[in-house]
Amino acid sequence: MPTSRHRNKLLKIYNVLFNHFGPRAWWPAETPFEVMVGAILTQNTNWLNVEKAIVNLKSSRVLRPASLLGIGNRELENLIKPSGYYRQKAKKLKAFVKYFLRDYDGRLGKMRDVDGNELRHELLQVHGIGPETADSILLYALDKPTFVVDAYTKRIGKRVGLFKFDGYHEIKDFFEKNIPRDLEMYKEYHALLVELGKNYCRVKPVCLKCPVNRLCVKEKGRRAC
DNA sequence: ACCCAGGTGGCCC
DNA sequence: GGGCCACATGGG
Repeated sequence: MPTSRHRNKLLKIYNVLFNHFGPRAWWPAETPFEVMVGAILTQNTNWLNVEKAIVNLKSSRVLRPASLLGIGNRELENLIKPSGYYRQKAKKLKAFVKYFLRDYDGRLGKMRDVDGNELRHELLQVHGIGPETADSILLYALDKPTFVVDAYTKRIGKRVGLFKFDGYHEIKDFFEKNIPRDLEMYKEYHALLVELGKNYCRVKPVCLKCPVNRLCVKEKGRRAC
């Protein structure tokens, strides 16, 4: 299938979503460090639960690298408990913060100076950081143009017939090859897909008023969503 | 009482 | 190198 066809469909979906939802102003956080923490806490977790955990971290005044490393595992676990998987995530946060302090002195600017591909490779070595978390941190905390793929991206992409494959990097490459390599567009596109997914494109396709409904593929004569 | 949510690491074969 | 499974809370 010619690339221009994919390109046109991707831009069409983007335009439909942007016109429907407007700019999303993502990632929802006050600081880049908060983005990093949120990216770990939101793994397979409802964002409302993550917000509760972040509120706890803020009111305890430990949402800083040195403090997160300084407090005990038990205390950290209790603070982030609402976000689920709290024992796992406490370990993951510590592992990330340890890396951030050791390699970059906990300085964002120092980290931003490094090449994006190199950073991505580093992040993937850190316990608890997989491809999506790495890309979220790169894109939304460090302003590195890398496309973030999540469960919504996969689900929506399949329903609208963009692709049939399921692998993270296949899908990431698909987007990156077919849309302009533009930081703001990458940020906006992922945010719009999440907005669509949260509101309409759920596991059970019952989204009659879905803004991309007319773009969805047909199955047995009906649209997939 | 289910089902779902902005994944990842550790097994097993 | 892919296919399971544990991890855990809160909302619909």
